[in-house]
Amino acid sequence: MTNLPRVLMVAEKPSIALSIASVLSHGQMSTRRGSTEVHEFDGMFQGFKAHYRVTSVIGHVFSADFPEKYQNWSTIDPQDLFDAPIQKKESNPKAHICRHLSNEARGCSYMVLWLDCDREGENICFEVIECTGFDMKDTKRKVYRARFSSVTEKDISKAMENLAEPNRNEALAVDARQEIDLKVGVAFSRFQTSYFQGKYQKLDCRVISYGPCQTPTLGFCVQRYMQINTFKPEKFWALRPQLLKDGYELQLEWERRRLFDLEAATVFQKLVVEGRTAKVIDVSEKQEVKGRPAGLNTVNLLKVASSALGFGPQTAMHLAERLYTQGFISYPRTESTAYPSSFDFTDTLRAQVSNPAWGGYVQRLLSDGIHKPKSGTDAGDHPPITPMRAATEASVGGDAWRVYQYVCQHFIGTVSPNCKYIRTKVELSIGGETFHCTGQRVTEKGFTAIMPWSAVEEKRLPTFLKGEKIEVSRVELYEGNTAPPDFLTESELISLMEKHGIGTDASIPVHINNIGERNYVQVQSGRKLVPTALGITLIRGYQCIDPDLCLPDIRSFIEQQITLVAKGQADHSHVVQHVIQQFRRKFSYFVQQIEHMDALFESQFSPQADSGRALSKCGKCLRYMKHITANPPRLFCGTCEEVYYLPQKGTVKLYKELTCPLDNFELVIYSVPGPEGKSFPLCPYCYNSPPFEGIDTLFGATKTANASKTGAGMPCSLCPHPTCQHSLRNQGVCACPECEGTLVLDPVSFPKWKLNCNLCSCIVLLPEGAHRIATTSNRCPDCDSAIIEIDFNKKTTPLENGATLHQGCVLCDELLLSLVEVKHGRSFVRRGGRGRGRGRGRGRGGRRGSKAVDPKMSFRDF
DNA sequence: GCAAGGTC
Repeated sequence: MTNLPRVLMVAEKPSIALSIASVLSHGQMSTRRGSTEVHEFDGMFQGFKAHYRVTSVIGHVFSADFPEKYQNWSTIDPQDLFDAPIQKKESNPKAHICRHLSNEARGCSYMVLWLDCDREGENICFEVIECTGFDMKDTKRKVYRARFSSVTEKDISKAMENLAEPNRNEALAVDARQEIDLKVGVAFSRFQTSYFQGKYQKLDCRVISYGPCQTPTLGFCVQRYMQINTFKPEKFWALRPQLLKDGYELQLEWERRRLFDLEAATVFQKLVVEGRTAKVIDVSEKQEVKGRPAGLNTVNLLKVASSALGFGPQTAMHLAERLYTQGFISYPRTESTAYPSSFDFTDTLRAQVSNPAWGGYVQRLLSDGIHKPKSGTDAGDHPPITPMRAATEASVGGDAWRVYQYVCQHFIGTVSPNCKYIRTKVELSIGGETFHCTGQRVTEKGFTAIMPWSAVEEKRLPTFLKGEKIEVSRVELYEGNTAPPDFLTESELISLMEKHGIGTDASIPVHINNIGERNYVQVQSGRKLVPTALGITLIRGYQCIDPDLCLPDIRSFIEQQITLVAKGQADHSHVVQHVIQQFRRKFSYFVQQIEHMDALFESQFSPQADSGRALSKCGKCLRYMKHITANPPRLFCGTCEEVYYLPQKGTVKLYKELTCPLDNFELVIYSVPGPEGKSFPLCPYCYNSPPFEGIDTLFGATKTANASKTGAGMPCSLCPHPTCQHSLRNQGVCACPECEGTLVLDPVSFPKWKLNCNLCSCIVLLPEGAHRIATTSNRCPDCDSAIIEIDFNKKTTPLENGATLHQGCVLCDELLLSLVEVKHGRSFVRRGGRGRGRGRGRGRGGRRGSKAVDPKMSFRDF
């Protein structure tokens, strides 16, 4: 037993502990097993001889969780989770890391923290301090932080000479993130799961989770799905003249690329056909460079693994980790694409000389001299992913071999020459229109020799001379259709996640895996992510209630808030309280509005979901919507994933394929059957979202569909649209004798023509059997009612001499007044000066001030 | 049964 002062050093993972100990002991250390290995040696520490113990944790020692009593789903209201206390629990209790650290710290006078130099590492520093019983304030048992940018001898020695203190604020920022993610994720997940699970037969899932990373990740997939589903192809035309020259058959590209107007395209086609010869206007040659890649980081490895090797991110990481633990490649979790200045390229390359596939190339590279890699970005974590030693397919196994091969080829590519090629562009004029063709000739393959998939395509052209004329052999007018994008590929998703800061290099594969495992998306051929009905319904539900919930901004918002803590610009508990308060409000608004999401679930997962019949066309995607008659009756657009409620009780039919001028939705006729029944047209979209501000209060309607599933909406008989022939403005006839409403012509009441009040049950019967009754744009000079025109039946016309056509005011015209009959009304007399709902006293008032408060608390308003 | 972040 040594009497030297003891120094405990702790790294984030066993491999780093080993590297540090090897460097500092110059390989002269003893190693013993424990929860993690402990390396011991004697050396100098701050000018004194000391005994070192170097060990590690395995990532986070603790993770945040709720206390036991909050784990019960049936007794805890998810809302209460926002106010619940948070406990730190050991992440991996079986590993006994905390006990291990406590044991190893015994008798140590100093501790040096070698955790990764990022926020998470800073947080783990304090976890280690807690386990070891060291105290930051204790001046005798001091705690130091080593700051290193790579695990190289140079950086490790430099860090030892510049020991600092761990950064409490950065650690607190991570604590804040943990608490926010836990409370928000668990509250929403439990609520959604409890609400929907078991409610619908066709909904088969263990849990319906929500998370500020996984949900926006799913959102990206569904966004693309919706783009595809609502895509409207457009026809286009392109002129494609062909030339024959020196044995080459060339198709020329049109300067106008394509036109969406056939007539215009035909005009140009005629010009070009008549032009007959192509005149060379310009020939240009340009030396182009395709640059070698920067160092390989995790995200780029994952993208290539998915798009070129066919491995999902989770699998790719497993394979890379195995190669790493076996010593074939460097640490595979890194954001950096810049090599450290001390990186030994020659040594790394030499290890590849023996490779049968690229050994020769590497040998030549070494003798010709390697190229300085692109500068790339240094995230301060680990060096780019590189090969460490030679491997063979037999030594690592098929799948890992393919990953290893890529890592090697990419690495060799980064120190290879750029690819150079000459691009030739020939511009030609035919009949006044400009066309071109391009050729490419590679002069130096450079890195593309080792990365053949990024090779520049060779395209040979015959020699053209400026001013030269060539006969056009053929002019094709190509007809094409614009096409929707394809489903999101995993590789594209990774790019989007990286761009929006969703997840980290280590967690991106986990989130993608999650949305697959939970059955929100399926991976199809080509590693395309196709959302399932459940995934689509969830995202559409958030979009209907509170779109923030599935947008990537939700993550940026949390990141931005905790960064304030990390920088010491805001207090940890203040920030947590503030953010939790926003989410508390978002949560209660979500709970309150859940029936909007429920409507989508019902349309998708209830037994009735299959029974709906196509009724009318959606104005957005122009596809038929399903009419679901089960209560509450509604239309469901499966393309837009949107529900439109209909009035209850009555029947609904398509209204002659007429459409609403405001939104292009096909109108339907709603009818209450029976002798006292009535009918009126409605636009499914306007009915649910009245287009005119204040319309819901203007006509005394109590609720709109926005407020309730079954609420009264705005049919055409309440619509003030000035020119639509179905609106109140144009179908309204006169004031209702019974109420504040207006009598509106029932357009489908032939042969028992009638006027219906748009608010109460008052009905006025018009002359039965008339061929046609319609409103006119004229108004009665006495009472401002609409003049109506009646085309009587020849046999029953009350007009003299067998005349059939008559115009008049139902209130003032003697003949008409004698022919009409009021049902459900006291009398039918003129009431002073009121017309058909036009220019009434109550103007277009505001919305009762309801706009001032946004219960969802949009992040944009912070 | 629930999040996201480390790491094996």
